[in-house]
Order: sequence, then C-alpha cells, then structure tokens
Amino acid sequence: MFAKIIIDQDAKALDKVFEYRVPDDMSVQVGERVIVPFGSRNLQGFIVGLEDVAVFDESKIKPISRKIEDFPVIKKEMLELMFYMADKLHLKLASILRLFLPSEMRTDQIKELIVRYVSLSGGGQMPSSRAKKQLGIVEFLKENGKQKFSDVSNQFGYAPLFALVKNGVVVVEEKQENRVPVFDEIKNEHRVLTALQQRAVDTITENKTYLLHGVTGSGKTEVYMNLIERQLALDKTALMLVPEISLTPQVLANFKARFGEKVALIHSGLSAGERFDEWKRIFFGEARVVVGARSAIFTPIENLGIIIIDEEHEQSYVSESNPRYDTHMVAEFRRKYNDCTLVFGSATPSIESYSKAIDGEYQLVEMPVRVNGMEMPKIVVIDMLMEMRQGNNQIFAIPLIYELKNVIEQKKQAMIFINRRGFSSFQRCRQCGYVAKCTDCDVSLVYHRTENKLKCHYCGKRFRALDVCPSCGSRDIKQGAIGTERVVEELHKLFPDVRILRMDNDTTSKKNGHREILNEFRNTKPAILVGTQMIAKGHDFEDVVLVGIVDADQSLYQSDYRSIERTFQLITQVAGRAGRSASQGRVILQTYSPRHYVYRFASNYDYKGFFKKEANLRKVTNFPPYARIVRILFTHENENTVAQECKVCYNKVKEVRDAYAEDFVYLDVMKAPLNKIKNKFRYQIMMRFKLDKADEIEKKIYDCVDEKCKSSVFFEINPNNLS
DNA sequence: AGCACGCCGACT
DNA sequence: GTCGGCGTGCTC
Repeated sequence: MFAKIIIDQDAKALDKVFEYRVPDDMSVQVGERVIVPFGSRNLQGFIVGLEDVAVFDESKIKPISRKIEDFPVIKKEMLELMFYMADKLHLKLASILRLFLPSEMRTDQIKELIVRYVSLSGGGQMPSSRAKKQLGIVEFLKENGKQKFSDVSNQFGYAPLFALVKNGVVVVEEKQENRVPVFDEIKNEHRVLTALQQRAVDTITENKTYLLHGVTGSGKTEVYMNLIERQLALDKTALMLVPEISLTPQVLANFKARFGEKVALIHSGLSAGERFDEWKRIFFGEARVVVGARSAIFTPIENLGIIIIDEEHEQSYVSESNPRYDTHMVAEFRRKYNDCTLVFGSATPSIESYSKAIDGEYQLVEMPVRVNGMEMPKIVVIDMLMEMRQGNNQIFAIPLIYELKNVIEQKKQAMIFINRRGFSSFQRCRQCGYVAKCTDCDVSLVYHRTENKLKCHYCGKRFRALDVCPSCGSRDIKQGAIGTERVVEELHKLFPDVRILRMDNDTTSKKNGHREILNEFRNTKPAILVGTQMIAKGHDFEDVVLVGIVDADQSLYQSDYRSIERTFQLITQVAGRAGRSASQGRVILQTYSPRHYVYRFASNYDYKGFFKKEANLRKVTNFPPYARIVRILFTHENENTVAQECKVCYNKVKEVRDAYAEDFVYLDVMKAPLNKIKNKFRYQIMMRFKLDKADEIEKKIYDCVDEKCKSSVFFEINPNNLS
C-alpha cells in the first residue's frame, strides 16, 4: 500500500504530493498526520490518499516512519476543501492545511491541562484537635465532596492540605481537563420575536444561501439564535462567524448564556492552550455551536445545519496575508458539502453580496424596521469648506461644538469618530475640495511623499503632485489626516471639565484595555469617547445621544474601488451608536465633499438607492462585481530577478489578453506600490477583465507563471489594499 | 524549507 | 595544500 502525502512545509518546490510505502504492520487512514523520512530529515506530513500502486519509481519510495495521532486530524470535508482552495486560489497545499489545525498542534509542545483534585480517603491518620485548619479542610471535604486542589489550598492554605495528603487522610487525583475560557456572567433571556423577526426565522428554512438585510437595531442576533436553536433541535450543529472586532466579552457571554456547554468559542483572545482545547471539543463533537472570527470557518465541526456570517460586509472576512482567502467562498463550499443553510447578515451588505441577491443567487430577507420601533438617528451633513470660508479653521464644525455643549449640559454622552483607515493619504484642495483621481481608473490617487508624486494603485500611472488646484487654481493643498490625540487635545481646550476618553490601537493594546475604557465610559457622565473603527461596533450605550464623524472623507478617497461603499457602511454603522435610548440621537457628519452621493444616501439611510447608484458606477467603469481584477505579485531579494521573471510572465499574459481581447479592460506590469518590503523587491501584473469568461481566463492566467521561477508569486483576486 | 553537493578564493 | 563561501538542485 502506498500513501499520497503532503509535506508540511510552506515551500513552492514541495507543493505537491509525495508517495510513501505504508509498512505492513501499520494501518493508516486518509487525513492522518505522519512522520516521514524526507531527504536527510524527518518531517511531518499529511496522508491525502491511499493507492495500491505507486506512480513514482517504486525503488526510491521510502516507508512512513510513524503516525502522530491514531485518528485522522483532517476530516474528509476539509481535505476536499483543501483541493478546492488550491485549485481556485492557487495556494500551497501545506499552507491551506495549516489553516485547519490550531497552531499549537504543529509545535510538538501541546500541553494538556492537568487539574488536581482532592477528596477524603476515608482512612489515614486524622489530625489532632489543635490543627484547626486541617480539621477545617476535612470538614469542608466531608460536606462538599471532591474539590480542586488549588481551590482548597487557596482557601485553607497549602501547608495544612499538604499535611493531610502526607498523612493519607486526603487523596489527590489528576485529571486532564479542557481549558474553558471565562466570561462575564449574564443572563440571556429568550425575547419574544417581533413579527418581522419571526418572518425572517420562518423564511430561512431551506438548504440554500440567504442574505439577511436588517437595519441596525432590527434584532438580527435574536434571529440568528432562533435559527441555531432550530438546528440544535434537529440534532444538527451551527457555525456562526462575527468580525473579530465585535467578539467582545459581552457578545461571547451572550452565546454562552444561551447555549451553555454546547458552545465553543474561537477568537484571538484565547491562549494557545484554550484554543487547542476548544478545537478538540469541536473535533470530537462535544461542541454543537461554534462562534468565532474568520478562522473559525475552518473548524472541523460535523453535521452542520447552518452557517451564519454576521456583518457579512466586513473586510476582516477577507484574509489579507497569506494564504489569502475570502470567508464567503469557504462558507459557500461548506454549505454545499453539508447541504445546509447559509446566512449572510448585514445592515449594509457588500455590493457583491447584494447584487447576488438581486440576481437570485442568494435569497433576500429584509428587516427594515428596528425592534423598538425607534427611528434612526438624524444625520446632519456639514460642509467643512463652508465652515472654513466662514472663518472656522478648527477641527470641529460649529454645529458639532454646539451639540456637544448640549450633551454636556444634559449630562449625556457623545462619541467622536475618527475615520482613519489604511496608511495612504490623498491630496485635497482646501478651497474647493478637489481630490485628484486617476484618468484611467476612476479611483483616488495616493500621494507618495518620497517621490513627491501622485500614483494610481490600480494601473501604476503617475501624476505630478498638486501644487495648484486644477479645479479652482488655489495653492491651498493639504494632505488631510487627523489623529485621535489631536482631537482629544482640541476637545480638552473646548471642554476642560469633561472627561474625554480615547480608544484606538494605542490605548487598547493592554490585555483588557478594551473593556476598561468602555466600562469607564459607561460609568462617567457627561463624557466624550474619541476613537477609531473600534468604537463603531457593537457597543450600546444608553446615554450616547450624539455621534460626531470628523473627516468622513478619509475612507472615501482611498485608492480602492470599494472606498465609497466602505464609507457608506461606516457612516451607517457609526450612526447606529447614537440613539439606542429613548430619545432620538443625532449624528454630525463633517465632510469636504458634501454633495457626494454617498452622503446623500447615507444620511437618508437609503441603502437601496445607494446600491443602485454604486452598482451602476461599477458596471460602467468595469469594476467588481461586474468585472474581475487579478493581481500577480512577484517578490524576491534580487530586483533584477523579480523584474525579469515578472516581465516573462507578463509577456505570456499578454498572449492571453490578445486571445480574449474583447474581455480585457486593462493589463499592465509595474513595480508594486510598496516596492520593497523586508528586503524583498516587489513587482506586479495588474489586469481587469469582464465576467463572461472570467473563470476560463483566470485558469489561463495561472498557467502563465513559470513554476520554476525563483520569485515568490502571489495571486490576488479583487484585492482590497494594494501595497 | 533545508540540506547536500560542488566549484572557486584566502588562510594555517 | 585545505577551509569555507553560498549558488544550484533535489527531496517520494
């Protein structure tokens, strides 16, 4: 018997299936991990197939050394998923397999948690009446039975407990236990569903894909929980993904409270040991509900009845580092494999998903009204150019300052949202609001300080940096980006007596930084919370009646075809933070482009109107979802090598382009926007083609790369951050 | 990836 | 003479 084996090494040259002999006295199954002799070393490998005959020269085939576990760690579904992803995304097999296992399993240092328990032996030499503490322990164990060693020693002291053990009164036993993450204790009560929620639950019954479009506050979570409960009642399991950023202790505790021991949680806050233990509980079928961030989609849960992806539009569902993948695609694969239900939920669906709903690929389910019947907070768009012309050169518009004063007088709370995303910056005319765009791509240009040039990240075209505004002739050109510190500083000047809290990557880096800041905000009134992205999600504060969005344009003018859509999503989400309480909230949105359609639609909460406009723009400019962008990135420490190999590939791609001339919108080769990272030079081929024959073209494009080239090659489909 | 093999420069 | 530089090629 011969085994097909993938060597667990992330190298291009090893990205294939090797053959090994299965020793007669060894029984193996597909999916098992083994140690095999490889060259002069012993390496870990995965069995992905078993055959009676070998393809490779039999005399050169070595035998498997040993098995690592005695059961297949990679289940059949995951194996198929691996081949699917390798084919679709051109990822290395080993790098995909690594996604399926907790990283702890790769290092040979899995530490099982051993918990010691103590109980009365029923014999031994009883302590004297003077040994009060020892007697206390005996009494305690008599009443409560078996207890954790650590609990008893904490309560009564180590010495007396040890004495009892030594004298044989108390026996110690060791048990291997799973580390269970701790949570805030909260109750989760079944709420009576509104008619709208009930309708959603009643609709989402079939084994297909649904897009649940529910406005913020429409109670999607309650719908999810009901859907999960239904599956559990059918003896099926459930997998639910939420964005990493909203995996807050409250959210997790909520699920734990509702589903108890059946829940397994996978998130970045877990220790290595906790993560491994949760994985085991899922693998062996102990956990019936999995809640986690992106990577939880690879969890080996079986008998799936439903997969739910909340906040479906979130960028965090797309892995931006290798191996790159989109959770949507993996979820769709698992849905088909398990023949189960898949739900994408969002208040602001991605253009991609909504257009699939329009096309009937997903079934659309709508929840257009909030649970409490409250109206959405009123969004006031402020023209910052007008403010400036009227002599206000501050960060804050006069109406925002006025509203803040009101909030403080009423002892309420406000949030100031800083829209800081990515590192690239754009140039803007401070007089008329003009922002430079690429003449070929209709995306904003990125200012590169080192060269003092404006560059398009999609086609690589360069433009002179602005010194005079081409629209109004002004020389007042700025790169606008305001930091959180600066905003806090300005607020202090305006309101010296008010508590101002800051929440961003700097202030939350500590272990519980997140929670501490939010708790402090919750308990201080009046107060203003200043923050980035992370204040936009999931935190509901009764007393927040005002949200200020400073410089909304930051996300609008990213060099990214999705930047307008992201701005819409951001505004809707941030606005949802105001007015969770009885009184209607207010949102002040500061912008230099007040007439941009994104603000018109966002301030009216008109998603459908926005979708129509945006989708149409994408259609006429040939951008996803109506076209496909492919980027092939080459990296190597030798610049000549990358440039050369990239060029060779480009010439082959050109032949494909010529064969499909009517499909191609764009093709070029260039240095990557970030030309050198970690001493490796980066060159790229960018292309865009229409959808009709997209899959066919993509296959041909993959074949353009010379398998033997020295550079590392990365394929990216519809990439977000071009760097 | 990592380890062998191999073919040229400066050291005891 | 030999030690060692890392370029090239292979691993079932």
